[in-house]
Amino acid sequence: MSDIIFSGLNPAQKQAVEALQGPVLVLAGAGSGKTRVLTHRVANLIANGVHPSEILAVTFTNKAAKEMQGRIEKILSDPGFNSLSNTSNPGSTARRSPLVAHPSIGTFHAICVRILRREIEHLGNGLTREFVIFDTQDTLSLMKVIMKERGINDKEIKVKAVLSHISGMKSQLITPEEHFANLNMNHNRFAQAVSELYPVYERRLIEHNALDFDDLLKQTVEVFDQNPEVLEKYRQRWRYVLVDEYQDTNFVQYRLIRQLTDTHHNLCVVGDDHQSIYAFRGADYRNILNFEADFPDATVVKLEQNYRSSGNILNNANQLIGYNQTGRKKNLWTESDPGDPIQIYEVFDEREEGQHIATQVKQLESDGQPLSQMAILYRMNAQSRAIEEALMRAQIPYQIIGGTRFFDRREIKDVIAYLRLIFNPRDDVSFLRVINVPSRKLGVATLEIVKRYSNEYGLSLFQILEHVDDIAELNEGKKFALREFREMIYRLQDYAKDKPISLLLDMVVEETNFLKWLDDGTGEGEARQQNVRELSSVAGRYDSADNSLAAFLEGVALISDLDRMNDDIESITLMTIHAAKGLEFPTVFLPGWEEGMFPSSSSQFSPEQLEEERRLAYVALTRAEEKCFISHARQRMLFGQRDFSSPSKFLSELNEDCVERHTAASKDLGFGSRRKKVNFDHPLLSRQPKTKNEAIFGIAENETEYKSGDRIKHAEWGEGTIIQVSGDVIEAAFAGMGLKKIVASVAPIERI
DNA sequence: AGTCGCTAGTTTTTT
DNA sequence: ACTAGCGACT
Repeated sequence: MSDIIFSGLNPAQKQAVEALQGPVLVLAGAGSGKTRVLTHRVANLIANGVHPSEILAVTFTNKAAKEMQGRIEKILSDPGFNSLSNTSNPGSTARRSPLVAHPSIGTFHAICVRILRREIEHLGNGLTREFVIFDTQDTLSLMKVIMKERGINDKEIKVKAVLSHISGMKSQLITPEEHFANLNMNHNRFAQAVSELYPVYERRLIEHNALDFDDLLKQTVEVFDQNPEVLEKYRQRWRYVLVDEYQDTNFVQYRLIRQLTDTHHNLCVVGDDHQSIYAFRGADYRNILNFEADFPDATVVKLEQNYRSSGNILNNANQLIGYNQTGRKKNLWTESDPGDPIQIYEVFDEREEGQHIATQVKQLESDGQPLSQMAILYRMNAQSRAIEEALMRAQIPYQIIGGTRFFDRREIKDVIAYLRLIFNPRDDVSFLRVINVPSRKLGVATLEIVKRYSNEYGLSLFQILEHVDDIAELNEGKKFALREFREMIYRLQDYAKDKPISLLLDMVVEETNFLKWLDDGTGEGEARQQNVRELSSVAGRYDSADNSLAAFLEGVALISDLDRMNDDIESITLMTIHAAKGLEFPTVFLPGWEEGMFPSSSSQFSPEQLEEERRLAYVALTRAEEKCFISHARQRMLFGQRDFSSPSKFLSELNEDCVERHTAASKDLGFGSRRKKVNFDHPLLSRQPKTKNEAIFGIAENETEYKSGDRIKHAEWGEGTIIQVSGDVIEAAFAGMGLKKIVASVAPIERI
């Protein structure tokens, strides 16, 4: 009768889905059907009479939350499931579709926001339910201001370092007082500064009615600690709790889960200590290793059958992770065929590596594999450049995840800052961001005066504008500009009361003349305008929400780049291995397996960090379903330095029977063999070699064989004539397109 | 107020 | 090598 819930599950998965009561630990190896277990378990809970609203499922990313939501809805809306839940739950009527009542599914942060919007005023510290969320940039500018006020030199004491230290403490629930008490005689200037800044920073956040990301979790735990009756309410509401990627939890997240489940113990955590790759941001995989100690009566289920990768790929991954001392031994196995061995290529340098990948991609594509089934996963974003150039040259469409995020772009943050100020006039950080954007001729001098009054009267900067006429130091021009700004914000606030967010956003853009301000005649300005328009369409998705302004701001604060990944476009995906966790691709390319690169040089002296790198390599390998190409270069340009590199130690930890090694390096490192012809007649090239390697190997960057008068063909613009060449930059005239500047080494051009 | 040039900092990143 | 961010200059 319970076909829909149990069909297609293996015995271990079935056990995890069936054990509904009490603590359950699911150790889920890579590709072992973890999400399947989670979703079917939720369905089984509901089938057994648990009301959807009594279930809480917590994830780390929006993407994971969304996926789980979608899959649960799919099961629950299945006709087979509905008849099932009606028979086993006689109280429900046929009309009560499970879609009406949702389980609570969300990221730690999103769940905490939801709790805090109702409960934060219990803290009685001045924070109201209209609080705003400060992202990394906001906290950065707040901390800069604080340090400046206190005369702490941000050259000597790095703002970012201070914040990351504070963040670490907050996620360990260490208060400023505790940190201060821990300062010992050996304290250095940095620790000293942190102990001075931490309490001020905390106070300032409250004054701004703002919470940073750590606060979302920390303040929730605090509300629960201080108000047992509030905690009790949530314990009774969420009688069943599930946590995904449990190995990635940090201390405050662990505390929160314990708080929520300590009376009923109906907690199911799913994770894989071998895939713990976020120690650097506070994740502690010991949380998953300690689960049985925390809950001695826990049911432990190991999911060891892998449904994702071919035998050879899995063998390599298993053998590699076996080199780690810590972690539970697991034995991932598969019924799949061995498939292709992992292909390991030695190449000359990063340029040739890119070329090599591009060639393989082309080959696979012509063999009929869509680009969307391939991914290139690297250790760090800086590696993408050489690969991008090669892909561009080969005219292979690609999509990059990571780098500068859409919502971190300046123009996007500016527009959002307006919305935040409209929503919360106490938000000084947003005020300062927009007060002179677009320019209102309000400079530092004017703002200093406003700030002084703000400090003196304990009012926010915007509130001071209400009394702008009483400020004697301001001349009529400045008063006028400030009044205009104030009235505009008032108008927009009025507008926000009954208009959906997308209209409000359009109004902001119009009132501020924002698009005009962005138009600087360059392509970059155009791109910025386009970004603002895209934001408007993103906003449209929140229009139907209850309080669409609040919903939008919250969504924007908690959104990430991964959420914008587009599966529809036929293109190959480039991203870091970290970003690829949880994803899978039929074909995976893994460039840069060299000592110092992967494993990263920072793990050189730390066995713990080396193990984390190895787990990362494990994650990388287990993303691949059928084909896996690893490459390592003999020399690589990194941080402006060309260095020799040796193959990653991870390459020697693979299973020799399941790999094939190739040397693709077209050139040897021998002197002379790589000497390239450089045209020293050209005024720009007739100069001394700049780098040692250039001198030794004759490697000249920006080397181009194009000269003015040459005819070229551009993939997009058609045929054209080169007008001018400066280094790698070519200026060419294209029929009907006019003059275009292109970068020879990168652009999709060929000589005709 | 906006542009120009110098400097520092570049693992990984969610929220 | 590259870039973002800041201080100095025009």
